[in-house]
Amino acid sequence: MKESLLIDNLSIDCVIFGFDEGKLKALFIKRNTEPCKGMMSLPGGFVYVDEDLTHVPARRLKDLTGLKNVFLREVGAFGKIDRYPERRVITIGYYALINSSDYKLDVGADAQDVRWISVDEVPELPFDHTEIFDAALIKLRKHVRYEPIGYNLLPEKFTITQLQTLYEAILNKKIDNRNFRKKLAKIGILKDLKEKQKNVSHRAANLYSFNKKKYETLVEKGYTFDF
Amino acid sequence: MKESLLIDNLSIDCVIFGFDEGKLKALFIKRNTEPCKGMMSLPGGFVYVDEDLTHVPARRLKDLTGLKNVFLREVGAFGKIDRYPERRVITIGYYALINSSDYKLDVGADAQDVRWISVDEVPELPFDHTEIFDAALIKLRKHVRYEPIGYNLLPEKFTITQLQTLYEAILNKKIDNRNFRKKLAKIGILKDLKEKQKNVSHRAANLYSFNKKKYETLVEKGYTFDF
DNA sequence: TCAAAAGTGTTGTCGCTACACCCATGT
DNA sequence: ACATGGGTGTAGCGACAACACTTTTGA
Repeated sequence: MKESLLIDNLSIDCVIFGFDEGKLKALFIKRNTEPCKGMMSLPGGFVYVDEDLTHVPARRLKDLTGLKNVFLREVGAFGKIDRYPERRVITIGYYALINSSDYKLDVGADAQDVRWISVDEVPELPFDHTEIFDAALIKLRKHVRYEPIGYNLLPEKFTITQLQTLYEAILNKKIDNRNFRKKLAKIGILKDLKEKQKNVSHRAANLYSFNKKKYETLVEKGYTFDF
Repeated sequence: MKESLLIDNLSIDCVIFGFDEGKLKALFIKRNTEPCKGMMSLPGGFVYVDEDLTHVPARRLKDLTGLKNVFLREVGAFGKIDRYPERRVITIGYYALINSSDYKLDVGADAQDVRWISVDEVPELPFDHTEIFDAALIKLRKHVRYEPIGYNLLPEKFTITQLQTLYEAILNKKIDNRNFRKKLAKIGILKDLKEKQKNVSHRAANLYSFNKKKYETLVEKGYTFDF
């Protein structure tokens, strides 16, 4: 990115979801500048004049986690007059889904400044970040019903149980295991890798990967994925 | 609105849908300033520094049609670098649903500058307005499946046939009349006004109004309205 | 009495829900 | 052999799709 001007009244904020220890979590960073220095907040950033808007969250994700080609969705625009204390700033909210095993937090210098927090333990946030976060979570819950995007939160190879636990965490309810498997089998978006887990102290589960082609066909047809 | 500064790099654009002559239409205005003077375009506007973002489309709607409390939904942010030719402007797209019998176009001086155009006859548009328009139509089609928002396009009192024609126009397909009525009866979002049409040269249809309470309950439950 | 739109029921199919037990593996 | 999670089938019910004729009204 070459040196260029930031547009100072337009920012983005990003809710980065991850799935770890059977829980849906989001990534927060501790603000190291005023205003609200010291509070945990959503990672955000400003737009360069010569940068596409959609590039901004992608760039921030890369800076923060090193990840590229992250799944990103727009949450919406947030533009109340006083949402930012110092001047008028309108922000576009996004959410990202990342596989948190691709991004284990550094235990180095900055470790205490970046944290995964379970979505039901999110602390008070600065500005309107609580509103943005809530909107993101609502959108995510809505979107997983209509598109099987959840796999973005899992490693390349995963088990059906992992996928189910994920859906249970997102939707915050128990799902019947047999029905879950049946439905997956019917829609056929999983590729059986004919591989098993290793080194687990119980029956080894089959591993699957995600079939994007099939997924796209289904989304076009307006399929719904209710569990 | 008192005199105050416009934020010159942030605008809104609005796709205003109406339903007339059995067709889904959108409102376009002829640009009377450069750039792209003379082309039909989406009505848009800039944000005042002391004005909430969501107020902008509402204000524009009011200016343009005289209507207040219009149903508005955000379509998304559009922020390609060169989307606007003269300087960097990021725009937030909205769509509005209005009852076009509340707003019959003036046949006065400005008449040729504002036009309802059927959604499948939309001409070439300036900037990225085609992209915004397409996104709005896609969102509308998606939204009517999950929320019975269509009634916003109809007068206060309407017949089931009108509602059906509307859905057919939005979804662009024929719907079975008996199944449509059955489904409506089951979900119970219509209030039977025990009134009939007048002065029609055929059997007078029953009039209904919309039951918002019920609607809200249903939306919370995540009901889907497939036809 | 004709034209034009309103309104009404039934049947078959498909998909969802609910529900309990055996299997494979490591310790 | 036991503990742990993996993986499987069926029956009943409710929702949806397909389908054609009678009713009301004004002209």
